[in-house]
Amino acid sequence: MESGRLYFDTSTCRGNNNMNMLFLGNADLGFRGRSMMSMEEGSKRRPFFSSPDELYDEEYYEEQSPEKKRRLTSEQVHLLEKSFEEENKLEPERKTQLAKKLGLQPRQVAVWFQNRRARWKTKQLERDYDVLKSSYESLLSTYDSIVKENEKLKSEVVCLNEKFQVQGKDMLEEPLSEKKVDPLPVDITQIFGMKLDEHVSSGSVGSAVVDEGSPRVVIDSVDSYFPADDYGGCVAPIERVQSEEDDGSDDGRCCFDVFVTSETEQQNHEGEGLNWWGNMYYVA
DNA sequence: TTGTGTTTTATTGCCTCC
DNA sequence: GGAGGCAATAAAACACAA
Repeated sequence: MESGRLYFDTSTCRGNNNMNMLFLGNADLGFRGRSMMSMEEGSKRRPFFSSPDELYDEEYYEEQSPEKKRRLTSEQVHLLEKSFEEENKLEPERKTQLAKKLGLQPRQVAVWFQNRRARWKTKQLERDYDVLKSSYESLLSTYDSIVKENEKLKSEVVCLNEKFQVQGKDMLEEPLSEKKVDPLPVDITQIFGMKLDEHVSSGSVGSAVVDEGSPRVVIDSVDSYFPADDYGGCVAPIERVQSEEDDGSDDGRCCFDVFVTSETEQQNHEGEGLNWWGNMYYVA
């Protein structure tokens, strides 16, 4: 018995799926406009989905309304799924075997695999998206905590700077001949673009960025911030200076340089212009 | 029951490979 | 040029809330 699907000339019947699905011919993939038969012939052919038994039951075709699109049975789907798991591509021989086993047209099997691949691809994209999303969220969270830590350290520095300003003033009241004190080179708050009184309450001290003794803290967050000549060699230009606000190109890394000069250090290296200074980097 | 959203089956056109 | 894959799409079938 001949079985299959009738397809209309694709060039003339495009977009009319109902008409395309009305009849069955003997086409497989690659049918396009190549397996034509008359409507009279087609109207007597079997509908799309048939069980193996139905496949050879002529009466079936007369009782069924051929225009109905029907779903595959769960058994058919189960077998197709199993086959898809083994190999998601379908060689012609396998397709024929499967079709025979399931009582389907080889074209139906091919279409099922094609649609199944499309579904798999969609799911895979969703999975990939989820992975990327969680990775992004994790990075974002790390970045946020780094920014917060950075802000905290900055306010600590501001607080300390204020302390040292007061201390420096007291020292200036003593005869300069007895106590040699450099004035603060710069208002530290200008560096961060914030007002001092916004940060004096932070109260956290003991940052690792300062020396014990009586240090003077200078932080640079912009290029060539320090006029090195003005400070007796206490502060040297920093070659690579960077902060996360600099240019927005932090690429996940945040760093800034901290200069600490202490009287002790100055005395220890009198005339050498040596300073203790450290770099702080956070790598996400 | 019905409206609506989702899933499944199938078609079409385009592309690549041999 | 034929065969087959894929993306886009149509439409039937199904699920489900109101």
